[in-house]
Amino acid sequence: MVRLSKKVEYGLIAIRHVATRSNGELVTAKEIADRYHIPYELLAKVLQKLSKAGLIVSHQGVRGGYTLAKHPSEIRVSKVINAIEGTLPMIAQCMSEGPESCGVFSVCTIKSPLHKVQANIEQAFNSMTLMEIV
Amino acid sequence: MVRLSKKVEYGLIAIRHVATRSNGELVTAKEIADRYHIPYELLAKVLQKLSKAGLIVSHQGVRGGYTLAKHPSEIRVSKVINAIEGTLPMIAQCMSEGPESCGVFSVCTIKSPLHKVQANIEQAFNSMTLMEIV
DNA sequence: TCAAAATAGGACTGAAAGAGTCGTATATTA
DNA sequence: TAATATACGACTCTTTCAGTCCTATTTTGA
Repeated sequence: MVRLSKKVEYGLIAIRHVATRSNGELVTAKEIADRYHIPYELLAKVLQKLSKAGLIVSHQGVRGGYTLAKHPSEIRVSKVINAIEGTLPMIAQCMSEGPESCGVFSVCTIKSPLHKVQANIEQAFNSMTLMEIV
Repeated sequence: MVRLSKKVEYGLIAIRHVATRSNGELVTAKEIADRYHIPYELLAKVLQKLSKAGLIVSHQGVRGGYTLAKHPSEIRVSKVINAIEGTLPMIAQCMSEGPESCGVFSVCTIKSPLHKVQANIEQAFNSMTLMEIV
């Protein structure tokens, strides 16, 4: 519980790797998969999501690959996570899926403290950019 | 991903409830289960863990139940979580289960930023006591 | 022009974790 | 001694996660 998914880990490692080659050079999914011992197909999907989210740019075809779409300082970790998971990390179900999703919501007495922690975590992911990871 | 378990939610709600009756009055698992619509057996186990961890005191027998073991200001949320889960929330596997558990560890390039976030989360749970939840 | 190399993406499988249930034992009280 | 509580292991069911498979599409260069 309260663990980042492997996809997010792989995504962060991957986009960081792309960032290190930000001289315009293309990086392929295969290259990253080999280098970090990440299952290729899984990584490929993660990269596709990062691409669809506009964090990296994809180039199809024979000498294709990926490059960063923006400067590392403009890529927040929260955006990377959001791109991969479709949502930010939420420590309680009611936060991500709404009050109806939680059978306890109406009588729940710990909403406000949990929101505090939640804000704290979001802040951590939001304030961290690729810049400080590279 | 990055979600507290239902057990932890129930545990926090429950121990907070016990705290509100801290005039020495006993609170039963059944009472809490009814009041918050929590499955009784599940809640019972959670309370047992809190009891074993010394956060609440159990009284068996007919007019038994639970009371707080300490002053609310001395009960950190991190302790509650730890009692229930056996470990604090760790955002990466290598943190809770060691380097060998992660196939990527040796070449992982995001350890240090993740540790930063981890420290942040721990701080949040550590600095929050029952006092501010009641 | 066509084979090779790359991304795109849906469908599927297997394993692990999470949530909840069941059954039984033990302690305490009235 | 019956009723009411906690104690606790074993089990089931469901969902999520990680990973695989398969096929399509795009692009390059020989």
